[in-house]
Formats: sequence, structure tokens, C-alpha cells
Amino acid sequence: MFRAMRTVNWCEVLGTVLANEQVVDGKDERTGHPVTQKPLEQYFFKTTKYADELLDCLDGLDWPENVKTMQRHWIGRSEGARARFALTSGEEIEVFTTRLDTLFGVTFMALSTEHPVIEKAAESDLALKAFCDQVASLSREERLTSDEKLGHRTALSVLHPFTGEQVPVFAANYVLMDYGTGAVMGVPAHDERDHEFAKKYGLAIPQVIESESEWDLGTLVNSGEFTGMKSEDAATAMVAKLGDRAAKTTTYKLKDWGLSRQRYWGTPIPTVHCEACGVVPEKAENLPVRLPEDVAFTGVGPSPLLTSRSFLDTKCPSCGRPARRETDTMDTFVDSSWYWLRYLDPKNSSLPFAKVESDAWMPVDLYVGGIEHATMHLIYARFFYKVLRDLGLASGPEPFQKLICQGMVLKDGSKMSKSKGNIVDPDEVISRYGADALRLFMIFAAPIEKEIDWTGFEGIEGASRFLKRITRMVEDHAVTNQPLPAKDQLSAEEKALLIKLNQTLARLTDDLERRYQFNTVVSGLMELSNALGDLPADAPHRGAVLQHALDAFVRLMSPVAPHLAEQLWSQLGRPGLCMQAAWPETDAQYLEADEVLVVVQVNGKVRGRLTLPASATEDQRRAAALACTEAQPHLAGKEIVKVVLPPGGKLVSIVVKG
RNA sequence: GCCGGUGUGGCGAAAUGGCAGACGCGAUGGACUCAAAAUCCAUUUCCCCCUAAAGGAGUGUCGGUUCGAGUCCGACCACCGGUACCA
Repeated sequence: MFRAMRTVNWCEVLGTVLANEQVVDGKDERTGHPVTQKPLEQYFFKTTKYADELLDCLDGLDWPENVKTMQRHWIGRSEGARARFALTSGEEIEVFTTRLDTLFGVTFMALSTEHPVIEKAAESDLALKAFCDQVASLSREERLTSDEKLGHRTALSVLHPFTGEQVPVFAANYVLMDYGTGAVMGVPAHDERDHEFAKKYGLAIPQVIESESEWDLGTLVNSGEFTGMKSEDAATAMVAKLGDRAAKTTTYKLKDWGLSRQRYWGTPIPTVHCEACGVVPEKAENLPVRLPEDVAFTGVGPSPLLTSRSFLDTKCPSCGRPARRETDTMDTFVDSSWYWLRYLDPKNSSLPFAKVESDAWMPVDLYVGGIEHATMHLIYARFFYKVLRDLGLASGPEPFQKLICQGMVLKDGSKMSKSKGNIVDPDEVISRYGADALRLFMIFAAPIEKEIDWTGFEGIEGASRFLKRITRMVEDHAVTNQPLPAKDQLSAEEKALLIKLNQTLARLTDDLERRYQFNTVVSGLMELSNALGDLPADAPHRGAVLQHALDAFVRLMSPVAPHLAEQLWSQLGRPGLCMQAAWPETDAQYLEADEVLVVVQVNGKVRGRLTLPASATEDQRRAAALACTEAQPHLAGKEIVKVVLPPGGKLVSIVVKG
């Protein structure tokens, strides 16, 4: 953690800092007061120190590819070089570039308006000062929506390190102070933005790279002693030639995490400001620092904590003299970055959590969260865990081994959220249909990772009907202790039902445990309930077969309709809770039917269907397919090239010619 | 612009390279009912056709791999979301 000056969205009228999301059109979204950029001293976590590890560990995680890709881009590692250019005044400007090989194409330097060299020059250059103020006055939004390149030529020049030519220095709006070094070497022939800028300000556009194709990095031209070298070699040679004035380096888009908030509701940052000792951490025995209650909430002005004398007045942990407590609180993302670790040891009064507990339980086997957390929460949490590991509080490199991201629920095209107020109250639906019906309906609507647009409760009738149907079935069934008869004593319909039951059981177990595909668990249950309903009323062993099937059905249903499952479990005369009962086991003798349907394809088109004994050999299947009546018109007079029998035995594919 | 996602019936969707549309919603017709609700049965991708049988086409478009492609590969189109000059 460190402290540094950074610009924030500042509302002068309210006297407070605003989050980017709260700034719309350069104004506070609530009050409409103008928002400016103001430098403020804040606390930061040095997330960039972990950038490489955060990036490299992604490969080993069982996470959705799209989330991993988003994090890779967010971290944004890029390899390049830093090079220092001497100003004619004697100072130096350092730039970052990924294309040092284009050095001979430099015709200008572009510096951020916040760059120290520009700020200093502006002190004696009123026109430059005016330009910088104009850029600063543009809100974040305005900077985003306009991509016009604006520049202002300063009185400064740098010397080209190889040619010794003077290169003019510009202040430019498209150079960002918080990426790289805040200074860019302008190579108009080989960079789109530099090109646009050079054309606008009448600068030369010399070509220094020739490439034969799009994917060829190119060969240097017009580059002095480097002419004729391949691009990738030239960069290395130039670094060597420049000596201590250049070095290969890596930059990241990832920024350090600013965690200061000037708000009451947050964890206090446990530091104390002492006139003599500076910023001092609070003593361990005084932790945690608790929020005071003698606070005035006015809704405007700086942090409410500043109104509490009991909070502010304290002693310096170092020298013991009167000192002032820090009033910044932490971003709530700090808390959400390790909450699950506290779950492991919630009653520990001396530590956040004991290492034995985290060693025993971590990493989290399966973490489920919304896709909107792909780059913020899920990077913060990974960063936090790595820091805890380095502090010796936890073990292992990553907190979440497997991740599933639910899709968002949208309403009228935008994310359903408390802050937007476009939420749907489920209470009315629950009181009318029950919580199980609502749960079932939502699970059934779409796969978990898919975004759904909430159009209403139209389909909930189906979920409700299904639950009523199975309830009726259990109510109409007379509970029995008769054991399930042996397979050879059952009627064909009874056997068919048990086969459907066991096949469904195998499929749904896989859907739940491996595929995490819950919508098909619901449709599988519906199919099985339809099959239960099809068992003839006069089936010879109806009671025993139904008892067996319903018993398994209710346990299968328990994860998606837990309340009703418990009721039916008890109605079936079973002891204890269904949710604690063992998961039903598949019975291998009922996984395969005696007869199987074999599809006959001719040149890839389905031409016939055969019912064959499951025991039929490949040769028998091939012979039956070739003899299949429906296929004959498509085989007559043709030469049979080959017959394919894929594994599984459910298909015979005949290839003919002529 | 860049990044990500999605394209399958009237709608939500299923199909783990092997019968496209399971399952459900809605709709239509019927049974039950004095009537309604509830429940049950039937039909419900398109073309041809008699509401039959048998065909044909069909998963955004165009191509490829394969005995076989909604699924794999390549190019493109459309829509949705995110992001903003990253040197």
C-alpha cells in the first residue's frame, strides 16, 4: 500500500469525490453540479506489482475463456522499450514505445498536458497554459466521445539521439499521463494517431519501415546504420547502441488500485496523521478501528467522519503525542476481496481467519458470480489472495479454481439492479405459485451463463402445472413396502419406465455434477414425469414400480424444488429429510433397452429406421440396414462404396455411388 | 475502431460430431361441465399435397473438413453488451 496524488472527479458544490459512474455529461448525475478533475492524496494498493503473476496464472484456471480473455486485455501487458531524449535545455524526456525500431521516423514529441515538463513550461508560456487548461476542463465523458487530436507546439525541442536533429515538442490531448511515461515519440508514418496529428500540424511523415505483407514486421529503410535490418533485430541493436539511455521494458494497462473513499460506510483505513512522525499505521492491539456514532450526516461536504471529535482525536502510535485519525475509508471492493476467507473462521476474534482453516479449505472449488465482475472483483480478489499468500496468511496461488458466470437478468434491455430501480418483486408470484415454482421456472428458462431478458412470468404456469402433476401422482399412489420384482417378471411398460428412470438418473446426475446445466435437469424431470403418467393403470406391479420410481424422482427433484420434495418425501413414507437422503444410484440392468432403434442413412440422409435386439452384432446390423425396405429405392442400381457403423450402434451409414 | 457475446418454430429453448426443434409457453380443435375454471386428449418449422402416403427444403450468409455438421475450420453479415486515443 502507498499514498500518492491522483486526480479524482471532484464536485466543488458538494465538496466530495464522485465515482466515474456518477458523472454524466461532466455533471453530478444526481444534483447536476459541475464536476472537475482535482488532484488528491489517496491510498493505493500496488496491484501492478502482481501484474505478471495475475496474467500468467490465468492459464491454469478452470474459468470460462471469455472471462480469462477479458482479464488478459484488462491487465494489458505490452513489451517495448523506454528511451530518454535530451531536451535542448539539458533536461530529459523519457518515452515508452513498442516500436523502437521506428526511431528514425520520429518528427515530433507528444507529451501529456499533465507531464511535469509541460507544466513547468506552461509557467512561462501563457498560450500553452491556456491549452492545458482547456484540455483539463473537458470532462471524462467529453474526452471519450471526441477523438479529435489537439496539440500545442511548445518552445521546446529535443535532440534526436542518432541524427542530432532538433525535434519539436508538443503538448497533446491524446497522450495519457497514467500510461507508459506520459510521453510519446511521434512516428507519423507508422502509427495511425501520430499520422493524424502530423497531418493536422504540417509535420513531415518519413517512411522508415518497408514490409512485404501485413504480417511481416518489416525491414528498416532511411535509418542510418540500421538500414536493412529486420525490425525485431533493429530494436535490440538500438537499445544496445543507446547504452544507458534506453532499456527494454514492459508496461501494463492495469493500474494501481485506488481505495480511498471519503465516505462514512466503509472500513476505516487504520492510519494516524502525526505532525512529527507523518502517516503512521495504528497499533495492532487497537485494531479494528471502529466507525464512530457521534457523526453528523449532512449529505453535502466532505466525509462525515470529519465531524466526529471522538474519532478524529487520537494519539500517535509512534510518539504518543496528540494526532489526527485518518478519515478515508476503504472501497467496498476491499471487503469483497476476501469475505469468503472469513466464512471459514467467522468467530475468530484475534485474526481475520486462521491459516489452518484456509489451508484446509482453500481454494474455493466452485465460485459462481455475475459476468459483470469479470474484470473488477475477480481481479481484486485474485490480487488480494496473492498478497495474503506473500504475507504468510494463506497458501496457494489462486482463490477460485472453477468459475461459473451467470448471465445477467435484464429488464427492458438493461441490467436489473437496485440502483436502477428496474427490479421485479417476486413476492406476489411466490404467494400465488410458491417459491418452488418460481425457482423451477427461472432455472428452466435458460442455461445459467446466458443473459435473459425478463419479459414476465408467462411461462410460470408450466412450472406450476408440473409441480401439481407430480403432487397428484404421489397423492394418488398408495404407499407400499413391496420390493421391486425381478426384471423378467415385469411387463414391457414397467420395464420401459424403469429404463427411462435410470437413463434420466444418469443424465441428470451428469448435468448437475459435471455440466452444470440446470435447465435440462428440469426438462429431464418433466419427461420422466410424463413417462410416469403413461404407466397403464392395470400394470401388474404398478404399486411397487411406482413406489420405486417416485422415491427416486423426489430425490432427483430436490435440488430444483426443495420444499415440495420434502413434502412428497414424507408422503411417500420415507424417514428424515429428502435433502439428506442418499442420491439414487443407477441400476445397470435398466440402462439399456432390450431392443434399440437403429437409424439407416444413405449418403447422409435418414432413409429408414429399424428396431433390432440390443445384442445384435455389427454384421447383423449391417445386414439388416442393407435389407431395410425403406432404404431400397435409394440403393437400387447403385454401387455400395462403404458402410459405416459408428460406435454406439444406433446408426448405420451407407455410402453409394451412381 | 477495439474487445466480448448471440444468431435454431409465434416465444423461452434442446440436440455432449450421429433421427434438428426434446421439454415448456402460447395458439387452434376436441372431451368433461348448465357454464366457466381446473384437468385430460389431439394438432402446431416451411413447401408440395386431399387435413393421406411419399417427397423436398430448412439451424444468419457463403465456402471447407467429414460417411455424416446447429455442433469443427475459414471468410462475411446482422444484432446486443462492454470499452475508449494504451504509444
